[in-house]
Amino acid sequence: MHDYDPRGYPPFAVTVDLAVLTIRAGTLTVLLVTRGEAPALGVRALPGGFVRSDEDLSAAAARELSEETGLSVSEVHLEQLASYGDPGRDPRMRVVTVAYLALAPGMPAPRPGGDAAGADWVPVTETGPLAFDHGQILADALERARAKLEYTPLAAAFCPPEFTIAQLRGVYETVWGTTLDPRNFHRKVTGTPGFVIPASGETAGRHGRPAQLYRKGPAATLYPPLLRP
Amino acid sequence: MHDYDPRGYPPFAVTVDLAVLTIRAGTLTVLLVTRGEAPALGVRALPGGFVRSDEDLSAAAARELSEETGLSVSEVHLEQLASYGDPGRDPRMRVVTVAYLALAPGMPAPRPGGDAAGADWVPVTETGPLAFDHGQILADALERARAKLEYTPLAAAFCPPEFTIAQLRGVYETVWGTTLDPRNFHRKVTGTPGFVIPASGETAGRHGRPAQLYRKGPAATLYPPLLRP
DNA sequence: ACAAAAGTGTTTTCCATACACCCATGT
DNA sequence: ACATGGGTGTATGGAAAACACTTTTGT
Repeated sequence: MHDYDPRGYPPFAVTVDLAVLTIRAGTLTVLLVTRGEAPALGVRALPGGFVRSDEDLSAAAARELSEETGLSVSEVHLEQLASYGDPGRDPRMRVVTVAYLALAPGMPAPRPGGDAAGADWVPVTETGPLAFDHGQILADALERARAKLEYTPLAAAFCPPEFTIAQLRGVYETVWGTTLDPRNFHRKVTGTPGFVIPASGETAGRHGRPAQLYRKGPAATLYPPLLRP
Repeated sequence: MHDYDPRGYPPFAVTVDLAVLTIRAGTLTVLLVTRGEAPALGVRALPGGFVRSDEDLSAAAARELSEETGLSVSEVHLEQLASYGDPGRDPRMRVVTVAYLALAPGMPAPRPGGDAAGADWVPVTETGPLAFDHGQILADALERARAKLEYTPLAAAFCPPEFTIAQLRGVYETVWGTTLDPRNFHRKVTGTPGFVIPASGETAGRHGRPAQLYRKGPAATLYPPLLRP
């Protein structure tokens, strides 16, 4: 039947789960919490929680993100990833979760902040088994992030508002686990109209020649795409 | 809070909605039902229905697809699109819907089949306003389908098991609303390993020279992609 | 014979790759 | 002076766009 019947529908719990990725010390890391109760007590899981009865899915994701990291959506790229609703994914009840992917700039504070005790940044290669189906959600999130770097300016979401081309290149190299030719990357990125725009500002040399600072440009896609080698 | 509390969570109804696309007489069409009850009585909507308490989301989508069209998942490409959960999207209650995109080959039978009365194939340019947020869902489905033609062998999902290169090109031209160079398209498609494989079979000429028949190949992606002109 | 559609060959142009080279700063 | 990293110029190869041309059928 295609019509909604207001009576007698099966009740579900709906949650949002967040795969929050950031780069810390040249490593791609994900925000994980350690569960304080059964099931999977002591096992790590993605942060998340129930959708409230009066809020949109994206609002719930933004609220959870703020609670867990103290970051607002203006500072973080947040997009819906996919939904997961296997009947057995939570042994206690029927839960459908809407997973979101969040990309945050590397933060100077070493702690994830927020009110969630036991939250921590973990390299994506060292998470170990996760609770529920969160391992699958994280795998999907990583693949989404890696794929979108190819044809969108998403890498800038991992950088502070002003960044150098080398920093941006470092994002690609960290997320993809490859190396890229600095010269060609520079030309590709600066040569695509609207991808990055030069910041009025200066440079920030540490060892070699100072580098020009850039901001994220208005372009929504990168065409032709930048390929994973 | 990130932990699930088995007690006191807000109850939701969870539905699946289907954007079933096919090509009929050179026109991209979508399967729509006419609502037989309030709200939006008499307004067209995407087919869909409640997820049962013991089935996975993808199973619910496959079941609804079968009920509405008589097609099985082995004949149709079915993938999750996105979830929509605005608190006001259904005026009666809180409903979160998981939308699926289905691509079906053009079917000889002019009726959509199945047990849903009032279901019909409608050109995507002539749907008029749809119930709830189904207009947005359809727009997202179209964009997804158009984008995935570029870098996946998805166009074959609109074709019967054996097809000619010209038929496949017609899919691209219909979905994108453009024209493509037949010669270059032919070389691109046949020159990409695993994209299409020649069918043992013959040809099926109607007016001009008979064409070679092909089947969908094992390749999952098309690289480099085929670009929308 | 002619039209119509399938399929091939050729040229041009663009872009990614690779890498030589110059620039600007810290030590 | 020299090391280190930022940025530019240039040659090469491969693929896409454009289009002339041959092949094979129906009328």
